[in-house]
Amino acid sequence: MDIFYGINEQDRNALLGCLQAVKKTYLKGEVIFDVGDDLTSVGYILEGEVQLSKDDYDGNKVIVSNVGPNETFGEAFVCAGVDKSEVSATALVETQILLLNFHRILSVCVNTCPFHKKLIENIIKTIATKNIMLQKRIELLSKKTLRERILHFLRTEKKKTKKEIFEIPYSREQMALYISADRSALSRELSNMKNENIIDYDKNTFRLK
Amino acid sequence: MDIFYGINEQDRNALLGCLQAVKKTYLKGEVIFDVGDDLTSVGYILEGEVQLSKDDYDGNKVIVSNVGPNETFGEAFVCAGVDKSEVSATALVETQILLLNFHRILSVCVNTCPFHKKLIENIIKTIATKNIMLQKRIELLSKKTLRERILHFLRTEKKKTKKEIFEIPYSREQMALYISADRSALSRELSNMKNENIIDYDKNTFRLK
DNA sequence: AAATATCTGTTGCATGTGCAACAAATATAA
DNA sequence: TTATATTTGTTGCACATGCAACAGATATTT
Repeated sequence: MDIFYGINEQDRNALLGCLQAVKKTYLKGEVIFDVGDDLTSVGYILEGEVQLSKDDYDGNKVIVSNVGPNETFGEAFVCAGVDKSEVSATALVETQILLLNFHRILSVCVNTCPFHKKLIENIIKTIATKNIMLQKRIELLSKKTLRERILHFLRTEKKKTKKEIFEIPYSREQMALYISADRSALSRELSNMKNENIIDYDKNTFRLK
Repeated sequence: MDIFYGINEQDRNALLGCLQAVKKTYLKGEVIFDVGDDLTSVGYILEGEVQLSKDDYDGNKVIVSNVGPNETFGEAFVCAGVDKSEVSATALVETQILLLNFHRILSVCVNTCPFHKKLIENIIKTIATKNIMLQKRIELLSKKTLRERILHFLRTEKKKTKKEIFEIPYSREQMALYISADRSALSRELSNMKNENIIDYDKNTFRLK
């Protein structure tokens, strides 16, 4: 969700001033901020893609999420009052972002004008929506068998498209990552399910029976 | 987190009026709202405990979370603009709640007075904090082996208490539920880890080595 | 078109873990 | 205390799935 949704050009420019927006460009692979960095600004992506990740205890990289144009990142930490980042943000391609001073919005300028109100509504909606998405992913990851995870995943994707035959916007590898399974195990189980006539698929087009 | 944190008695009463607060009491086991119910209000628990759950595709009950005094529930849906509940809320014990009309806060009375501002800050902080918690649980559930989940869980608990020897506020069954594992498998793996001298524990008191 | 890289499917193997059934330990009630 | 209920640990078994290694398919580059 776009935090500037429903705010016109003019109001938006006023807002950007108030938020002390700073435009920055990062090259592919460049680190925007790292774990432990001070975090007072929120990133708003104008162009490109950013990956949020962290290293776990054993040094393995854990991908938290990928974020694209018109989306924000880091807002959960800032809004929760966490001032050091617990993840790192890296540009996956050449990326333009705006750094926004969220504290200004949240604790200074609330009572000024209608588009401020709109912005706050949008921010709340953004975080709340993310909340629901996270909740759903937890539900999926709570399934104990790979097959259950796959079915849960496919049902959700089907619901999104509202079609009997639907496409999923993930490669096998991405899908495996999302449901936290081994890629080859995923391929195998999809095969099994096709043989057992539970699902049918070709490439990224699926059908549930 | 309490959405009324830092708001004094008097302001709070004014707010409750504005939020069209309605006090309700539910008996143990009583359903507060069900999946699919219209959702315009957010619950604020004065006393008791509420369980949020839903039934999955196969009819198994999935526990989303338990919520206690001074906490809210349903706010993510309302704030995200989802008007039908995707979970059901049940009183685990006799419970008193306030039903608050959140739409009033979010889209009507923003620009009035300082404690409104505070309330909104609190709401944002509440949702954002929940966000981070959910994110952490996903990280845990993304671990592929039970042992990794256990270690992740214990490290997190240790960090909370900041002690070498720490207690966890979960029964074995609750712990198993949280890390989405079989209870007996959890017991077994804890035993293994103790034998391998990776951890030590007695009841709910643990030590990592 | 040829060469190369990336993605996807297949298979053997080892083992981790859910499940069930029961025993032991602990907590609660009578 | 004794009786009962609840929680926790133990074990055998079956099997699901991670892992590794490879082959085939598809996409990209030269």
